[in-house]
Amino acid sequence: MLPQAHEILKRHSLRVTACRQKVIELFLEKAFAVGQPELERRLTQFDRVTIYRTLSTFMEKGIIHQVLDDDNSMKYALCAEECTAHVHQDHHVHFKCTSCQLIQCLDEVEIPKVDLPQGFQFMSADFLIKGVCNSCSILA
Amino acid sequence: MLPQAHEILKRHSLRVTACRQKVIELFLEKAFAVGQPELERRLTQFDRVTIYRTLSTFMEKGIIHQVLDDDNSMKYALCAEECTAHVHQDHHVHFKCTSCQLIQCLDEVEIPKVDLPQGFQFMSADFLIKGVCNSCSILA
DNA sequence: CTGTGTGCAAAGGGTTTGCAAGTAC
DNA sequence: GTACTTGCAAACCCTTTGCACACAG
Repeated sequence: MLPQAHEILKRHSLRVTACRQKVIELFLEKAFAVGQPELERRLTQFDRVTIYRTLSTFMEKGIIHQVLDDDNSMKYALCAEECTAHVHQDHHVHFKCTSCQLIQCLDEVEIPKVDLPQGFQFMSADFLIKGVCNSCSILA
Repeated sequence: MLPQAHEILKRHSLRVTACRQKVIELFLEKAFAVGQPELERRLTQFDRVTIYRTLSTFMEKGIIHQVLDDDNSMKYALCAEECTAHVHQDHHVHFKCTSCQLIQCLDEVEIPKVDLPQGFQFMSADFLIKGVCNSCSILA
């Protein structure tokens, strides 16, 4: 068990349970966005519903953020430290590789500002770029 | 029946059927992205499966394009004229209003270019901006 | 007439809810 | 001990597939 998982739960005033620790550990290991189905496949010792509720709790607490996928499935990734409950600061671009299908956060690429038409108020944005990732373009 | 629906089907070498015409008409009337569930509610005379297949056909032909929604549902909107099969040119931003929940295409707002890290190749992008739309900000 | 489109039935997958038993603190 | 978590069962919704019938051209 990584000590980090325990610490993250404590920091967000959450009870330390086996499922929550394992889910966080899996997010820490994987650099890519993960959906519930994959978590369920990897963490067979926990009930499907428990994983859904764990993700839901983590969203509320600002431990993870949503990653839009264009295949109509919801994925999640760990938030940067400064995310707090209900105020997600994931102002970065997400990249989906059309070769390996993996989605990763490009933390260093900020979502650019755009000029909206008169009367539109900006609140937040999801930016999903599709293409070939660095690993796959080397292999090609 | 709007003459435009018939024309659009002909232009894409598709047979003119009642369902296809009605679906296109509904897209023409609505300025917002629509999903299968709403189409099914509005077009009760057609089978659910037929609507799914109609959307699928229209996607292939480039009549409509996908609009990502952050509630994990897939929506669609009419393509601009220059869309052709498999080469969607919807290089515009989508806007989801957090008040009325409607998603619209901001055709005049182009998706900005971003600098990707070394080794990443850009192909396409989905940009969903959330905020308050012009109609709702007037009412507020 | 012929190939395409539709309706129906059924199945598959993701997600949510209610409730009772279990557990962190 | 108490409030929070979990597991199980079931339900719900969206989407896809197979097959026979209907229809556009």
